[in-house]
Order: sequence, then structure tokens, then C-alpha cells
Amino acid sequence: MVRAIADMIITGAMQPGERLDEISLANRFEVSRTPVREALSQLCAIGLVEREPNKSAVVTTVTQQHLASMFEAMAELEGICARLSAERMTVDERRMLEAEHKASARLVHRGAQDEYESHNTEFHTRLYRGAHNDHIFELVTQTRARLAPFRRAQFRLPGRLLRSYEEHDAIVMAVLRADAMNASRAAYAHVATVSDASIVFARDVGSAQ
Amino acid sequence: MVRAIADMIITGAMQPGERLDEISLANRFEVSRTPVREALSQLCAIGLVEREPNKSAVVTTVTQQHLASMFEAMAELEGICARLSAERMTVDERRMLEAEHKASARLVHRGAQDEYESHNTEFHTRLYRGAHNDHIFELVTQTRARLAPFRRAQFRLPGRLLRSYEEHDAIVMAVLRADAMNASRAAYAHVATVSDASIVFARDVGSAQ
DNA sequence: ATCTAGAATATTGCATACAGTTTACTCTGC
DNA sequence: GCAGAGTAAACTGTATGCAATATTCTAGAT
Repeated sequence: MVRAIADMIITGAMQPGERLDEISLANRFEVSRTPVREALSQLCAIGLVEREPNKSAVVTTVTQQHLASMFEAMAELEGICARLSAERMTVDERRMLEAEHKASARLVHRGAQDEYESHNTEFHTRLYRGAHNDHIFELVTQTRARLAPFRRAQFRLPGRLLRSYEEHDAIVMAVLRADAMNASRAAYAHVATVSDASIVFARDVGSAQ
Repeated sequence: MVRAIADMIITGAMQPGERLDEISLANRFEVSRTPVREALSQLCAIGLVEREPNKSAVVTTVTQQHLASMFEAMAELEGICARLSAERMTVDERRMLEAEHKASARLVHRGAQDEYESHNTEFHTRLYRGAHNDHIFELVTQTRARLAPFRRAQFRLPGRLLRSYEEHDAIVMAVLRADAMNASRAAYAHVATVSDASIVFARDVGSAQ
């Protein structure tokens, strides 16, 4: 149920500021209010909704400034992961990262946005795992989840697919060479371009002000 | 109530692995099980307890490896905050950081551990705020909270107070000079020494294995 | 016509009750 | 004496009811 509500928010079916009243949700999912309240608590912990005492939960409204801060944090975290991955990945992990990356080349040529997106997610997850640090993995995954609503349509922008692939390429090359410094820089720069694309998008659809 | 239970865990009144059954807690705080469940959910989100379906919540048991990963993450995050603070702090913020730091010098000489600890907290909070990034502030604060149980007695170790002050000094000097690189390094190194002290401590009391 | 005050409605927070699962204990067999 | 199965107690998850708070609608005054 948490997943279902989260998807509604991430896909934009629910707009920021919209109220999530417990009774409606309870009816919608055919359960009582108790598990709904539980789900809302979890969504609050994830940061997708905000709760105030004696008021309805509302879909989190993210300011342009806060959005920028999340993308900056994401860039820093990805930079750390790339650096540590370059230093710590096992031979197998490096091979798998490269394989994953090369497999996505076909998708770029075909312009298969959705498939590329799932490969993209997998690619980044490998980079996070490669840092061999459970807590950083948790932080970066959590931040990524919060940014999901704002990244959703970035691959629709013209040329974004190819550019993403090229940026991944720079990261992979550096990681394979155990070049921590350049891996970190490439990963930071990669998030920065995603940030630019997404913040423009967010302003256009009014998801953030 | 969340605070009360959290304190019991942080101060060590509750040992890792210990069960937190809802009925006992409900009686203890003289409320029904519903708000207790709510509190446990929040503690779970903070990471102080773990829940499995149909089982009692238990105080989180942190492995030596996971503890190390949290300290490493903390060092990275403090490094980022120090770097950004060096670049972004306003004149007022720099002045306040320096004042806070100098005020704690007296406490070192007097060996006032508890007072130094609260000044220490304040000092670091200023460093986090100075980065002018809401999301990074959230991440670092959250990580700090999770580490609290393991940092609690570090100032009891002989010479720790003075060493902490000296390390703070290096951070402050770099921040005041807007020397981002050295601020970052000094902050990273500072957490690393806290980590060493705390991991030894944790092993001794058996809070982590 | 617009703003304010009050009442009616709707909604949240907590308590209690019940069903399903887990845990712990006891009793039997080896 | 110990291991295992069965049973009983305890505990969690969900539903429902009630009190307190917030929201909305209506009526009145400026």
C-alpha cells in the first residue's frame, strides 16, 4: 500500500500540497484507517508526505531551493560512491558495471527511454554498492527516492539519452582505471546535468516553486 | 515519548537486541498501544529499533562493520559541510563559529566534560548549517543521531577533550580563511579520531560485535 | 459586496476489542 | 535426562468507536 501511494505521488497522479485524508484512502484500499495511518507514517519518513498534528497528511511541496539542495547532496554522494568504487570494487564488480553500461548502448541507439531508465537505475545501484559502505548506500538510496518525482521525465528531453550514456562512460572508464579523483568528478558532473534538466522540468510543470 | 525511548536506548538503559513489547511500553507511559506503535515506527525510521512483521520491535544491533560504515559516512559528510562552510558561510556565521569555539577553551582546561559535550554539539551544528544545504543538513543530522549511542563516552577517554579542541581549531582556522580543502580534510580527520575512540569503546562494552 | 463569527460537518488521535501469529511452557517418548 | 510435539499464554495487526480538533458552510455586520 505504501508503494501504491508512493507511485501515485511519484508519477504525479497526486499533486504537491494535495491532502491525503485517511478515510478516503481506507475506502480506496478497502482496509481500516489504522493501516492507512501506518502507511502515511512511512511515507512521511521517506519524505513524500508531511504531517502536522490534527491535520491531514499532504503531499510534500518542495521549493526550488530545497530541490537544488537535494540535487547538490546527490551529486556529492554519487561523487563519494564513484570515488570509493574506483578504490574498492572487486574485479567482478568492475566487470559487471562495465557489462551493464555496454548493454545500455543499444538502447540509446534505439531511443528506448523506458528500458534505458531501468538500466540506468541498475547502473547507479551498482556504483552505490561498489563503495562497500552500507550507510552511504542507505543515504544515497534514500536521497534518490526523494528525487524520483523530479527526475521522472528527464529522458524525454532531446539528446538526454546519449548525453547520459557518454557521462556514464566517463565514470566507468575512471572506475575501471581505479582513478578515484576522475570517477568522483565525472559522477558529480553527471548528477549536475541531471539536476539542470530536472529543475527546468520541475519549474515548467510547477511541481516546485 | 519517542524521545524518552530513544534516550533509554542512547544512554544504554536498553541493550541492543532487547525486545520492546508494546503492552509493557503502553503501561509504562500510561497510554494505549496505538501511540506506542506510532512511536516505534518513528524509532524504526530513525534506525534505533528494527521491526519485523508479527514480531516485537528490538533495539537495533549494530555490527562492527556497520558502525565503521556509519563513521566513514559521517566523516565524508562532515568533510562536505566543512568545505561548503568554508566557501559559503556569511561573515556572521564565521564569527559565531569562532566565538563558540573559543568559548569552549575554558571548559577544556577545567575538564568539564558534560558542558564541553553540549558546546561540541553546538559547534558541529553550526558547521552543518553553514554549508547552506538543507538536505545535507538533514543527512548529517540523521547520521549523527544514529551514532549517538556509540559516541556517548568518548570524552571520558584521557586527553580526548584537549585533542578534540585542537582538531576543532584546525577546522575553524581553515573555515575562517575560506580554505575549503583544508577545512574538509580537518573535519574528516576529526571524525576519524572520534571513530577510533568510539569503536574501541563499543567493542569494550559489547554494544557492537 | 466582502469580511467576520458561529455552528455544523468532517477528520484526526487515542482507546478498546478481536483475530491471527508467535513464543514459551509442559508433557510425553526415547 | 534430553528432545520434540502439542498446547496455552502472550503479543502483534487490524477494525471499530468515541472524544478532540480542524474545516467548511452559513448568517450577519460593516
